[in-house]
Amino acid sequence: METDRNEVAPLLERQASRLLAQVAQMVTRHTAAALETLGANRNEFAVLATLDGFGPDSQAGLSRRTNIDRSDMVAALAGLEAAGHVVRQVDANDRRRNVVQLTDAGRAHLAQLAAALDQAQAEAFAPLSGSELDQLQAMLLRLRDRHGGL
Amino acid sequence: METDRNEVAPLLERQASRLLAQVAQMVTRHTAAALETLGANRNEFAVLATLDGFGPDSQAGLSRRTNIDRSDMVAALAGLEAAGHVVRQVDANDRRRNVVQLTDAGRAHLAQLAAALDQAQAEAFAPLSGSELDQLQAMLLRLRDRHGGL
DNA sequence: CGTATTTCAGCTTCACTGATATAC
DNA sequence: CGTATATCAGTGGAGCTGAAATAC
Repeated sequence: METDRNEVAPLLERQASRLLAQVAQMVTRHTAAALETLGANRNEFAVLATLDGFGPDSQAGLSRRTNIDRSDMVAALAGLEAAGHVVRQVDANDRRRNVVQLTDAGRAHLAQLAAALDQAQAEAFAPLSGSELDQLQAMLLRLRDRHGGL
Repeated sequence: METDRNEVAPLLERQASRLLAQVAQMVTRHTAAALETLGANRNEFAVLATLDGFGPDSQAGLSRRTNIDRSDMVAALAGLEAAGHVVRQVDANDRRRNVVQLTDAGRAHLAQLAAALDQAQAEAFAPLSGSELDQLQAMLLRLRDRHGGL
């Protein structure tokens, strides 16, 4: 082993996009691991949180709100339903739709996941002070919203 | 279509990790597209920039410096060599190693890529002022370095 | 008819693992 | 012998596409 220092080439060091991707990967991994110990993944958490926040919805509606692809939503809901965390039933008013609903078990599960995520996130962002984290979040929100259409 | 608003469930809204991942994906996509118009990808740029910054190196050395997996390095270098941007030759002092070296064409290519990336990045981070971008970068660096071992 | 919903099958890219041959 | 290097084959997740069946 000869080269293992942390120096980065000048041209690379200037790439905020690369840095952003690296940090996002680290943080994502950390939070995904926390969810995985509870048998869940990020999509499932997003679905549960959205059902909790907005009430029952169709799969297509959930896809739009969570930005999860309709195709991946099928898989996420299959897992959640098998675990008894949600129930799906055909909408009587529009029989194309499945109305997805949180169960009590799902709500309890969500509480566990949220607690685990809060902790994992506190760890991941530990190097930042509270106000710095607020600043970071505000900047990220502006990047997401203003530049929403890529 | 019934649900298409941008509201996000409270539990999701608090997940800075999710926001970070979303923004990283957007920015990565934007910069990757810029590179792709020039026939390159992020790994290839990282390799060229590292060779430019540190001079010739073995594939394993490049892997360590760029954090690109040894396996993906093979593919990146194969592309770069086929394009004439780098040359590989067995190290006479240690015949396990390939010494990878930038060519003049590779250096010219790198200049083009860097210019394209700078522009793409300016667009991606346009909503932020210069000092805000500096703040963001500083925070990301701290997250990467202090929390380097996940 | 066109459109929306759900589902399935498959693709691409990315990060990574495992095994191999070779050389130190 | 153990370790490092380069290479290849393959895995697994994530994001996405296309087409089908069904219902509006």
